[in-house]
Amino acid sequence: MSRPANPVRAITIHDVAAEAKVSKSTVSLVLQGSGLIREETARRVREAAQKLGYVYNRRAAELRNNSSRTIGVVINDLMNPFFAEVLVGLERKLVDAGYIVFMAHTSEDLRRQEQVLTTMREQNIAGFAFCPAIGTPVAVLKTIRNWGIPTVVMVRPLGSGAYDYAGSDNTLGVKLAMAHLIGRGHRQIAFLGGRRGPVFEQRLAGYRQALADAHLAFDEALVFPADPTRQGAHDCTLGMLDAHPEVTAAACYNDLVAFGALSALGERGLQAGKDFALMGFDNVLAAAHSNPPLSTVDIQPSLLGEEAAKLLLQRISAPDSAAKRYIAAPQLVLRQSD
Amino acid sequence: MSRPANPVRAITIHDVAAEAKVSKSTVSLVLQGSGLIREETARRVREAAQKLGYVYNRRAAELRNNSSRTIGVVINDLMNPFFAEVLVGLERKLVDAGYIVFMAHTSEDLRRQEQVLTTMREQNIAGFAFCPAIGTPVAVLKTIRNWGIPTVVMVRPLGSGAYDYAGSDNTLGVKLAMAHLIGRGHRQIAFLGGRRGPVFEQRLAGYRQALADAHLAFDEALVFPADPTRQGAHDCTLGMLDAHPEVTAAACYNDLVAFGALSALGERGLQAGKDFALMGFDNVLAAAHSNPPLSTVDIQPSLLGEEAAKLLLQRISAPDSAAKRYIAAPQLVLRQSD
DNA sequence: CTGAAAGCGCTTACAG
DNA sequence: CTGAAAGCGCTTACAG
Repeated sequence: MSRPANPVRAITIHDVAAEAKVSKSTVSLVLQGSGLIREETARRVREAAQKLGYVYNRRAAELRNNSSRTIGVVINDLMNPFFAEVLVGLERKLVDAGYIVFMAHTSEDLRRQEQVLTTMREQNIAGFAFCPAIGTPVAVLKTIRNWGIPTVVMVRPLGSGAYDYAGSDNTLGVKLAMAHLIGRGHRQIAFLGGRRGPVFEQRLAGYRQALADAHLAFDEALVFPADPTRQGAHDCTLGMLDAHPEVTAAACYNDLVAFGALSALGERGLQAGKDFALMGFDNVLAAAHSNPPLSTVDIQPSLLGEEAAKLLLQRISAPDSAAKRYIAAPQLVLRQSD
Repeated sequence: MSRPANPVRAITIHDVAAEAKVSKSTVSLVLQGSGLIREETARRVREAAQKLGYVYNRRAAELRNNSSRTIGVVINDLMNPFFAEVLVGLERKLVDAGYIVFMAHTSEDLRRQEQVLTTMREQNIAGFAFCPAIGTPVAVLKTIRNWGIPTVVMVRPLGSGAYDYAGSDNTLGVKLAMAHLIGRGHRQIAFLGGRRGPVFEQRLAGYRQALADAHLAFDEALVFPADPTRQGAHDCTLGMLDAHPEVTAAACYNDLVAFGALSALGERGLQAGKDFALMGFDNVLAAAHSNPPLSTVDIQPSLLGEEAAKLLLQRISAPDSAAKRYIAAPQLVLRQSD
């Protein structure tokens, strides 16, 4: 009745075949639901499989078929809820499509990233969903493509070539946030947090454009790069408050930065939305329930993940089609921090 | 020079062997770094592999060896940063040990959980790191064990049998938090948020014990179960504030709940740490930079993930050893919300 | 030091 | 409708 706790060798179709007194081929066929097998035989096979506790060995089948239903996803910063949400959307879509995901976390470590990319490749994955670590050389994209593995790049662009990409309109997003702040009468507005890189540059461009549109001068001293973590943003906000008391508002690199700023403000007895205006970016779940709730730029993180999955799935089924991109259209969501 | 973008059929050791004018066996040996092969031959083989763009097919090797270096991890609520942190610690340890992880997210959906468990099993994983969805029948643990797959259960206990488990001392943790609150003079203390289940009961027990220790009466009306999300906690806190103005403090089911409560408090113009005392549970990264920073019970989430990995790794290398558990010792960390 | 052969668990033409 | 055979990409005794 009960299976042995740790079978020395797995039950295979061979065993099932013997039990059901048919050939391996027949077993394989009924397992695949082929209509070729007479129902009575099929039943016998299924019963035998059941009885023996047979487990289908998909890896063996995939080897034989030269196929693969696994996707490698590499993420660099799961501690940022934005990426966690992207991952959730991505994973859901992928398993709904019958795939299973290898997940690796790089912590922005290029060495580790290279290692996991290689390992996944050796595992014969059907595709990559790749969110490159900061500082990833553009060349790795070419390398991956030479491997012949369908790939969608997420969030952070990687060079200017044609490749499937799911991201957001960063420039427009920050521009929207800035226009709102300017419209509210703010004139001394900081750009807070974030590490230099393609996304940073895009968002900073939005900051500059909004300033220019309003005929306001751009002041380099008002951009404060920092580790895109709560701690980094917290410290950096404190520094800004001290050095630039004239600043009354900030567009943040992302929500995480805004959360750090929120805590720094609180520490100084300042209330966001009253004493200082703050705009985030991403619209992470937590933004709706920070204290106060964060006004931000919504790019629908988990939808972004789903769209990335779609792009990848399309690429897999049509390897030679033209590169596509999904660019989330940013949407202002005004809560109480602005 | 450059590889074809999408090779019809992968290069195999057979091709490498032909190129290097040796046998497949020799190629296999040098790939494994066997000292059996003369250095000059080995070099020739490596060059041939390099030249042809050969990729080792680990799945084929593992099939042949009847081995596996992949671990299945199933997580149910990545939107809760606690689980994201556990996952990060777990994954890191596992890849450091030479494994690669299949990750599946269930969103507390039992059907999906069953599905991913089965899929992973068919992928021939070496072990499971399993955080059961709420409502998981105890029987699935037995099922998994009958499959003969080493498994560590994380965070949520699953029945009373002997199994490897990584979790925290929930009762003691809440007891600590409550003792602190009581020590500060609070007498009407709520237990806020969380869905009924084993973890909930353990934490609630801590709440009751602390009350009893201080000769305070337990009042069922002061426990407020709710969805363990910011939104759920937010709404529930509002309701509590209205219905029980006499309450001056709350021990929260976890940090996420505390964050929701923080935002509800803010909405009512109340300041945590001054007008109301709040204690969280978990000590998620975000707790250090909420507004105000959250006082909480530290159970070191990412360490918990690492310890779960260790337990699993030990189980894999010693399948018949006695069941072990890692129970994180809770530590009070006092910031400003209490 | 290297090669020929068998086999991991499966699938897929091809016969019959 | 079912079986025998070859083969997916690898490894591992076993010869020599």
